[in-house]
Amino acid sequence: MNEKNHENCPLTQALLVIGGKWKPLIISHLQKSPKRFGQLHTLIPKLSRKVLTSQLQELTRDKLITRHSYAETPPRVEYRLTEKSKELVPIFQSMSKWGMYLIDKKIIEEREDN
Amino acid sequence: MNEKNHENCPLTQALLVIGGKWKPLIISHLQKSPKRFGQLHTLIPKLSRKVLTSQLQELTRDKLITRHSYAETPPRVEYRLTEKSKELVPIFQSMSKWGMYLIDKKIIEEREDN
DNA sequence: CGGGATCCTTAAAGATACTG
DNA sequence: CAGTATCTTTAAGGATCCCG
Repeated sequence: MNEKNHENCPLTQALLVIGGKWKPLIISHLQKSPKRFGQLHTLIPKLSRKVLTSQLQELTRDKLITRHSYAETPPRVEYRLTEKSKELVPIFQSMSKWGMYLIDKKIIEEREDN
Repeated sequence: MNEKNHENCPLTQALLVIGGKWKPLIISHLQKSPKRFGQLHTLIPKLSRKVLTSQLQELTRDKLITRHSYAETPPRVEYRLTEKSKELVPIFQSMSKWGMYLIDKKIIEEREDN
């Protein structure tokens, strides 16, 4: 890590972009194929439409996903990963694998996240 | 009980534990050697003492760090990683490496973090 | 030195209604 | 369908003082 200037710490920078509690989940859901807004909402029901919108906008702004809007009726909007965010997929897979231990050990159990 | 199957998603579980925006940073700083409360506060000055306290308590509760208190005057308290959280270190290193591209490309630039 | 206990200020998230 | 707009509520975080 960079102990001199935390503003230049790459991990801090990365966390600014993917540190949101939903973003890794969104990215991993997009890994296999593009998804529509409603699909993502179904996949992550605890994520409200409003928050999903903001997270997608931030990810788009930061070039981690691209937004593809099709002029159909009803409208269709797809989100897909960029090359750069695809590099994150194995990282989240490792995290996911690590997370299995939490389930086994029931570390979480009753916690109210929400 | 309830069958919210996303609760069984290992990535979701992992994010519950390390998804806080400071926790990966704290864990990375502890990777080489144990650190004292004050050291961590110096290393991450933007993290207030109160929030640092809460983050350390949560990490301790979730068995990602251990707290070692020495009966000295002035008191000394050290935090160190557990075996399980040491497995996270390479993951955060990958994230850190990935984060360098953000700095290069100046993706972040002006953003109201704080 | 390493916290805990309060109080207080905002930023984030929820609920609901509406639109191209 | 995929969002906006607006209002309300919650909770994260800061400031301050205290204590073993």
